[in-house]
Amino acid sequence: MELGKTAYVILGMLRMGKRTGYDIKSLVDVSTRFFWAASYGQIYPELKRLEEAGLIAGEAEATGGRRRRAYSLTKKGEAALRGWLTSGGPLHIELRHEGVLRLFFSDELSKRERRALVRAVRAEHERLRDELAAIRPAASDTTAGAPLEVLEFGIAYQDFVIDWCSRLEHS
Amino acid sequence: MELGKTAYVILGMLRMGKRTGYDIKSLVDVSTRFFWAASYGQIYPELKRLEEAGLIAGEAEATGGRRRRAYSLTKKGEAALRGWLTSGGPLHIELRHEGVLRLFFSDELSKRERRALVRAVRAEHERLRDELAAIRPAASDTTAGAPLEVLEFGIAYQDFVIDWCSRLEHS
DNA sequence: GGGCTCATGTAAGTGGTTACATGATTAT
DNA sequence: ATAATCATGTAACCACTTACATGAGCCC
Repeated sequence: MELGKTAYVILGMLRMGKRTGYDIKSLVDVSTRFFWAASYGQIYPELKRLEEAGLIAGEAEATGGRRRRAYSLTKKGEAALRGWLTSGGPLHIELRHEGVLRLFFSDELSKRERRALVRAVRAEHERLRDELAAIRPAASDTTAGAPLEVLEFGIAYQDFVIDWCSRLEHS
Repeated sequence: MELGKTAYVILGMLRMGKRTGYDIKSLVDVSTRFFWAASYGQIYPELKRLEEAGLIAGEAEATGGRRRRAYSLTKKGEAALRGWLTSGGPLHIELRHEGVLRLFFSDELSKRERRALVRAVRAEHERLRDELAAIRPAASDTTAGAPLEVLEFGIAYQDFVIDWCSRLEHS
């Protein structure tokens, strides 16, 4: 009964309280998405599997007409989450960065072209940093601890890449 | 005839000279792999497709018994590579980092457990940095320009994450 | 009435990994 | 001799994305 990493994203989100698939997706989009994204196409089927496996419990909330199914963590689910968090297993770390890839092959370009490419990479990371910075105010109100620390790290990481780009541009 | 990014990895590697699929894989494993990995299962089929499309030309080199097929870039392939390098299209940037993900959900852990997790993340990035550092001597002999700059960036990036982990550990 | 948000799903496709099969050549 | 490296491939599988379909409730 090996779980995929995205299953743990769901378990982790449910630990904070009862949530629908829609809720989870919304949360992911303003938090883990920057280092672990998830789409509806993953979330809904995974919720079914996790319920079948007894790690979460769904409850239909008939609020009038609109159907919604909110899930909560079971004991078993909590244990699974904890087990994953504390297991010493290898950490899946994967980066796919087309900007750096292009830069790697950029020796055949002219200086102008190369500089344009670096600028494009920088612009992308500035966009990312702005997105993260926009989340911060709301996050520092409602959240604290680890999620906020990770958010700060995300911003610092974007700044690090932006700095590297700036140095490349002026050399 | 939209090409996947991995196709451009192949084109980029072939621009440096005639190469077999095996050669390309070996090169990827000591260079782009850290920001764009590729496996045989992708490379060999992609080589066939690129040849059919006329972007590369394969030549069977009968060196006695061992069969090998070395490819080189065609004019069309060079143009495609250049086009990709200079196109302003959106840059695919994706990170999947299980370490940061665990940290994000680490609030329920004890201080000891959390620290152990941070240490594990740091260890992983130290391993990565060592791998990159091991490549450097050979790279700075044979290579120069962009690939070397990207390698230096990779090392600096690992150091950045390692530093963040260290700060987390001692707080 | 119209547009936005809440809400749930699925089908088709993509991009990629893993594991295996095969065999020649070279180094120890 | 035998282990490592060179070399080519494929089949099965996996994780994930995209696009679509559907519909209720809420605000202007």
